[in-house]
Amino acid sequence: MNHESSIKFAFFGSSRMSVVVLEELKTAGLTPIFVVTTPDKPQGRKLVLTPNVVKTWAISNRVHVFDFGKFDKVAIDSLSKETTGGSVSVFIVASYGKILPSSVINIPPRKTLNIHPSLLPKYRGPSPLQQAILDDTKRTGVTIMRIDEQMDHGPIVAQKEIIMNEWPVYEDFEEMMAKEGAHLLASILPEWIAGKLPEMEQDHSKATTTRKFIKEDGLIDFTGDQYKNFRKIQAFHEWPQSYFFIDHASRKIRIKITSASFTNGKLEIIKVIPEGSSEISFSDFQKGYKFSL
RNA sequence: CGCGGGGUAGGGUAACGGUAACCCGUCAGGCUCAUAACCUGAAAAUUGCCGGUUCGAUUCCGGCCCCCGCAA
Repeated sequence: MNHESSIKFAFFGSSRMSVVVLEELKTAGLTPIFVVTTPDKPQGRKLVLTPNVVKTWAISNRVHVFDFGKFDKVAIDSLSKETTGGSVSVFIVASYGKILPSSVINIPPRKTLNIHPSLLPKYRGPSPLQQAILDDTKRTGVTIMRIDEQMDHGPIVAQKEIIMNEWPVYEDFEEMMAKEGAHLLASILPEWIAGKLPEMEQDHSKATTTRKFIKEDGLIDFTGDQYKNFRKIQAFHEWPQSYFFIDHASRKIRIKITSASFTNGKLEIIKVIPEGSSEISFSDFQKGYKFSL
């Protein structure tokens, strides 16, 4: 590995998307000096304390990792200590999951950059990818912006437009956008660190904001628009997932839709998981549960 | 010990203290110009594994393995 000695950064992230970005940066020859992520949390049916994917990545790549629960004085001091003296010139944030206080984002000399999977100022907030699918916004993209105190509000450093032809499931969309974001970041990072890249204020009057989704958002109404339902299934494929209820054996059970297609103006459900059962094809489901649309 | 559901013929479901039913599929025959349609018939399940209760368990109880929903 012949690192560009001028590109020294630390990475903040906590999700699978963060890992995709880390991997892409690594492929581009960019490995962070250290990584900051969120603490281990109980996961799964047994609520086993599990390190998040970013921490796992950092460990297997032998990169020092911090997992601060909050940015108190101790945390800030640690970050400052690791950053001073030119050892780190910029922080990179990709899907960290929490708002970073100004006391953190201003630590490095070249401040903090964020990868956001939308064409800011459109789709600020926590769910830009899902909302783009739900809205059928096929002209989308990734943005590199400098973080300020407000959510997805800082000046734009770079942007790349991406046109979608059809909607993949959320996870695939996320991976694709994460890679695009990482590529864009890698291409501009040297210039940014050198201070040669201008930033541009967002047009705040055109901003739109997305919200976090809740379980209930995933309920499918088959009497509604089929293409809309399809987009819902794709957008919520990972979470909260789309589902409907049926009465079966004098019991109300939840049926989750795990796979669907939309061709010739028609929604076709391919696979489902009935509550208490494992994944089966929709045709098998219809036969066994005597269900029809 | 977070809460809960489930493992029954090739696939999906049902039933119930007395050895299992339905749908699809498979095979054979029939009807049709023909068919993925329709009719008739057949093959196919030691009801996840181990132990217990019982005259008798798929059905009740305990343990184990595996799957899934909720919650986080």
